[in-house]
Amino acid sequence: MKRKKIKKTEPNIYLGDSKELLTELIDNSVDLIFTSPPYADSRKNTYGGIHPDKYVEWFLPFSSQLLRVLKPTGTFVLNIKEKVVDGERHTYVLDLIRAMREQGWLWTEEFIWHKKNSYPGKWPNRFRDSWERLIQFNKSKHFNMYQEAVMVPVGDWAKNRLKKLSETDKRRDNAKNGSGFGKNVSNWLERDFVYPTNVVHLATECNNKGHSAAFPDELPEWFIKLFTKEGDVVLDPFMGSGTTVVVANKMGRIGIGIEIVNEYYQIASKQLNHSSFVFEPKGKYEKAKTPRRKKIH
Amino acid sequence: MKRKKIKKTEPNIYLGDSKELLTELIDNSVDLIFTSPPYADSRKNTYGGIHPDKYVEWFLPFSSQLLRVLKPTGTFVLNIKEKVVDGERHTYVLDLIRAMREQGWLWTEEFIWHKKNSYPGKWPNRFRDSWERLIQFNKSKHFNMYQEAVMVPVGDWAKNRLKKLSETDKRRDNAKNGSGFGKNVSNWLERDFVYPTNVVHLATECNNKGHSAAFPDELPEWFIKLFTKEGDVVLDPFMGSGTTVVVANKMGRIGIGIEIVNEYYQIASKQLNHSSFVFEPKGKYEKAKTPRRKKIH
DNA sequence: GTTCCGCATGAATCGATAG
DNA sequence: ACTATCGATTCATGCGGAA
Repeated sequence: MKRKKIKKTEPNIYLGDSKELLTELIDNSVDLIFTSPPYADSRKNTYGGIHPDKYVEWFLPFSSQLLRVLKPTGTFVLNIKEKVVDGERHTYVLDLIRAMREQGWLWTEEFIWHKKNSYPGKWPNRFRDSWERLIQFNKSKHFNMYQEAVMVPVGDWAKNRLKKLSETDKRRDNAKNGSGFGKNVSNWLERDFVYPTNVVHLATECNNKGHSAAFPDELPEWFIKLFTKEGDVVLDPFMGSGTTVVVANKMGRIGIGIEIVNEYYQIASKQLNHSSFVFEPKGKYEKAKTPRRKKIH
Repeated sequence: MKRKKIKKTEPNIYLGDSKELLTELIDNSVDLIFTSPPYADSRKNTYGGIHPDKYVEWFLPFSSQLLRVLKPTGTFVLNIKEKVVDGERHTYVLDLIRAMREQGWLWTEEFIWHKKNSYPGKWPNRFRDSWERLIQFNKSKHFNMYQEAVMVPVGDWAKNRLKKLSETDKRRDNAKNGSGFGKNVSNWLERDFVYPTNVVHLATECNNKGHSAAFPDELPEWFIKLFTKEGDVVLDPFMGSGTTVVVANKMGRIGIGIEIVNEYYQIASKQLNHSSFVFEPKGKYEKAKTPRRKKIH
């Protein structure tokens, strides 16, 4: 019986080469592309590894298709970081930006993912690399951006505002609405939130075992909030273990994923079938599911 | 009498065009170049502003000289950020990296300066820009790097370790060694410091120093610690109000600065003459100066 | 002497208006 | 059409004055 339900909500993920499978997607149909393609010369045993000097040439056929399927109001966020080759940062990411602009993309912005806990390590002439590029491309200057969805508390929120409340204030107001936040806090929610910056400060923790380069849920979540609304289509042409698609579905978006390595595809499939229960519509299940749904928002 | 002493320690700053003045510096004489050139099309009323499309062409004559004067073991740290032009990030910084590599530079690393307080503003399609590039170039793969000089306390040092000490613990141990730190703290100094990452998280300078684009002292300080030792030569060919040179001198390095705008040169000159007292060697002055020296370290 | 509040001030960017 | 100028927007910081 559960099986039946799973099938009904079966996610849109595909096993195969994005270069070919993307051609089957119709023009101007995707609201957000969020992906982290295989890095140059890495993950050799799985993807084979693309030589840094050939990286741009390798990537352009994909980005050509992505340009076609993206809506004019849509956004492409590319998570990538150049590798150190022979003691130098290789320039393939810079070259890729140039080549994609020639292909017709607009290089709108470059966000920084500042990794809170990067992998420890020490080299004689180099520190730990604790940031990655999140390069934003668009088809046109007028793209959708829902800035209010990612607002954050003001900088001194914890330091000053919270301190001013007496303990009794906090307890009394908590008791009133049972939300865990006092009414004063509710006021802050209305007033004292500000827009974030182009630096996203998140931990690297990822619960996806089996895939070597998974990012934390919060990373796609932030960009999905920012660039899509419910019901929109989110595409990850290098799905890996499926983080982007899972998160998109959890957020009420339509996640589409493509992965060429069967092992990763299976992991993604398993994750998605598990998580799809949470979004089963129309309350056909027992009430016990409600808190799980809540967890999403 | 004081005047005499000032003259003795008069700093190496020059008023004029770096393109010309740099030719007078001898080959392979500089250990660190740390500079923040005028950004494209900015500071119109002072520098005249360089058009983004002409920026690379404008900069290469400078970097050519810098390549000559830098020691083979030296490092060039370039603080720069591309401007938004017509809704898109302009590519002149990426182009500059490419051009400088063709000139013979190695693009070793890119540090991120994550600005705590970025310029405010709100736009329909863009967040506040709160990071800048600190691009590291070298002449050879074997450059000097003193990593131990910039080690930082482990992340939870202030929050947890220090808090765990009872007040009596602190007082008792302070009394024992009179160092101002308890013995437990001494242990932490030995053990619980780690190497930093390639993200530097600092606030921008807020107080008006008369120069519109001053970075905080901590920024050059960090790189001077990392790439030079005492007595080394630090060059800033776009000195501005002199932050880099002042900090270098304070740290016992030999700071050299060049500035083309007289107004900024005068500010730098004033700052340097004031701060040079602090480093007067050999204790020729009354003891009262000691606390000022202390302030530096 | 402290702590706290109010205020001015930026390496900016967009969109409208004016020449 | 294309460039130049201007107003509106926004928030972390450090200063000075007040309690």
